[in-house]
Amino acid sequence: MISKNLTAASTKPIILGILQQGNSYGYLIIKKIKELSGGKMKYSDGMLYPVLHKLEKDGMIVSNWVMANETRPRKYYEITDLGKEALLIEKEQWSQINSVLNELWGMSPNKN
Amino acid sequence: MISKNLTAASTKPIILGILQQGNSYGYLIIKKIKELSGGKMKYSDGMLYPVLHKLEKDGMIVSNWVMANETRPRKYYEITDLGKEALLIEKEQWSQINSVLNELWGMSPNKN
DNA sequence: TAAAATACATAGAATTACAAAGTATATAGA
DNA sequence: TCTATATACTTTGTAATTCTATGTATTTTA
Repeated sequence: MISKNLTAASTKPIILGILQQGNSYGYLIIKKIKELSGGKMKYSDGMLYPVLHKLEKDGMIVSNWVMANETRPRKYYEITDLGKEALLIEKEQWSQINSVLNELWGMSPNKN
Repeated sequence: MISKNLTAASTKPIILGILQQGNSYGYLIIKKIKELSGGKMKYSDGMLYPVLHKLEKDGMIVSNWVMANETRPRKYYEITDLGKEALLIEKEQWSQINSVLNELWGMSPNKN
């Protein structure tokens, strides 16, 4: 299982990334993350929904209820332009951190 | 500046990575991180020292005071075998997260 | 008809991060 | 000589966040 800190750091880019590929709703996003990570990340609903609410409050995503005929109502989320910008910033930050870590890890140890 | 979450997630692997390259002390570690990240990450002392104390409590690192003749005493830290193991686990988790994010970001958007 | 899956929501306890304040010495500059 | 800055480590307290637990309700499967 992925550590708490890494999970927290990746929640926003993962959700925005999923919605960039197409609209989705909470329950499905949870399953998608589990599937994408091969079971290494599991969000409970109590963890994910508040994050979605916050992202909506911050204007990163917008929601609308969809009443499909055969099933229960679902709250579909869509990424906004602001959300797409935020995703780009996230990507850049991940790349920056990765270069720091790679620089550190790429060097041979104990040369002091 | 790197986001709070990403900073939190990378603190442990960065510190352990720095100590893997050779013993160091708090003040120098702070400067090293700033330098490594090109100024994108800045730890205050109030942020870093408690993390060092926790890593020591968890057995990842050990410390000893060094009284150099010309300067103030410094508390040098050294990575332990447990810390080296933890670093390997960290590396693996970062690689897992990166593959999830790359899978998500590598796909072309809005194909729904 | 019972259990499991689908679907969303939120209160509040528990944790955690980190700014701020404290101690102390050395050095550079005015 | 005096002051400001840099070096070096520590801890307290609170602000913010996290996520467990709990609640509601419908549908599907066994």
